[in-house]
Amino acid sequence: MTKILIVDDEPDILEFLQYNLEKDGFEVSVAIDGEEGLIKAHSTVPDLIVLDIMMPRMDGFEVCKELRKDPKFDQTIITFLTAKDEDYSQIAALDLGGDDFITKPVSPRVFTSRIKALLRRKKGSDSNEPDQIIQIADLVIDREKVLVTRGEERIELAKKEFELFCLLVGKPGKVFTREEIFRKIWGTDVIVGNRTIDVHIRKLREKVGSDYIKTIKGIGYKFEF
Amino acid sequence: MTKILIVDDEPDILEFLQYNLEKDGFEVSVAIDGEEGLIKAHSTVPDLIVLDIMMPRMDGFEVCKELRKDPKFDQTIITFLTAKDEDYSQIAALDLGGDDFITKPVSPRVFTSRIKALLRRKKGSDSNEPDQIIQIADLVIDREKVLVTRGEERIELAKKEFELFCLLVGKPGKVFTREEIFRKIWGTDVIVGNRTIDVHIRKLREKVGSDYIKTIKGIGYKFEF
DNA sequence: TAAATATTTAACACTGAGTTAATAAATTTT
DNA sequence: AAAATTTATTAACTCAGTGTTAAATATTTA
Repeated sequence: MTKILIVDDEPDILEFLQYNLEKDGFEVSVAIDGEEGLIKAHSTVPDLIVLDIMMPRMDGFEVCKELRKDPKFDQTIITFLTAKDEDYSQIAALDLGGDDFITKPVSPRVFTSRIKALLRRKKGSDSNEPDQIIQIADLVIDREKVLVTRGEERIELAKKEFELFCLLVGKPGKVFTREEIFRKIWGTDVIVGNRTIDVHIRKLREKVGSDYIKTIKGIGYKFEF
Repeated sequence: MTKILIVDDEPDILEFLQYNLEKDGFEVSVAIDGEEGLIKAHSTVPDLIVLDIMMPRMDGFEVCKELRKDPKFDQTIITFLTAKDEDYSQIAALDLGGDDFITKPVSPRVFTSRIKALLRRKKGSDSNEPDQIIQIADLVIDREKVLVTRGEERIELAKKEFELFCLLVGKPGKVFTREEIFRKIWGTDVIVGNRTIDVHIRKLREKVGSDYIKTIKGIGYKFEF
């Protein structure tokens, strides 16, 4: 049974979302503010948490930051709910460990379909799908064999290098912020210096060729071909 | 469900407008003066607020100014309602963060069609697309890829340029004052010289073409096509 | 255990995005 | 039409953000 926790200070929205998700067979719990949200999160350990950003006392960002400190929630998807349309504060939100951003107002259909998409994404990421081989540009990336091949040439990457490369290749074109990369490769509890990514990026470029990984200054890196 | 708040000190008008909007399926709340308007705005967070200008105690302009301080209402459309002979400059209203100006007396047909037009404009701007792609004119703006494309041509924008462009494109036609732009791109704590925006606008025009961004002298800039 | 390899740190070089400042041009006000 | 105000343009400057390298740790392998 997939458990979902919704945290929002507006009872109407809470009820609305709860109703729609339960209709689709999810086990839904709700909280009316950030603090209650944290408590319920710890007691139920949901698969997915919907967090309103604007809330009294403790806003969604803070709740997210707290949750991300606890490895118990490493596998928990967090999505923000907001009435705002800010471009780069979205990146700030993703930096904090959010997985998605849903803008209010949202129709029940769109809402539940996004929730399901997120859950699918997660399931896909930690199960043994046969889809372990990615072919992109002139590269073949085999996750199972932990091997990158270009034509006949085998490119041997170290573990961290490979993880980093897979992350970038996983969404070609998408810009990953440094924070995002740290979170997804190193996790939330490990802290490493801020030149570490550069060094790995450099080695990757050295090994796979310098044309694939592009720097977006002030934002992050992306894979492109 | 689209929520609309009407604030006007004349009960007749209130009832008249409420009746007509509810007939068209909107969720309407009303307030008899500015202060009540603010309170109801905070409790319901409407999608659109109709504000009469001439009101006792707190006029429409003041209400608008208050609302615009709160990011909660960034996505809320505000339209002013004014008698034909009141000579308030529309510019002042738009400067305060208003989106439109409706002159009394107005026929129900015209009124609801204006409201619907405003809501359409908004819906286009904050799409809930999972991939954050905006298509406008001959441009494609991909927030995730931090990339603007015109036809086959890729237009590479720097971070600030991209943010600024996204802001303007987010509400096509809306005039953003310099203050507004500073607030939303630089934030309230950073202080930069007052020619900085011009330079960024110039670079944007250089890169995306000079026809899209229009200067409204004495007010600000807008995206148009 | 030592050797080999992977990862991180630290120190410094470099680049260009972002800003400023100065001047020109456009527009509005007087 | 002159003065004042606002915006455009240009070029120079600065420093935050990256790149690079080598040396120090950590981890794996022999």
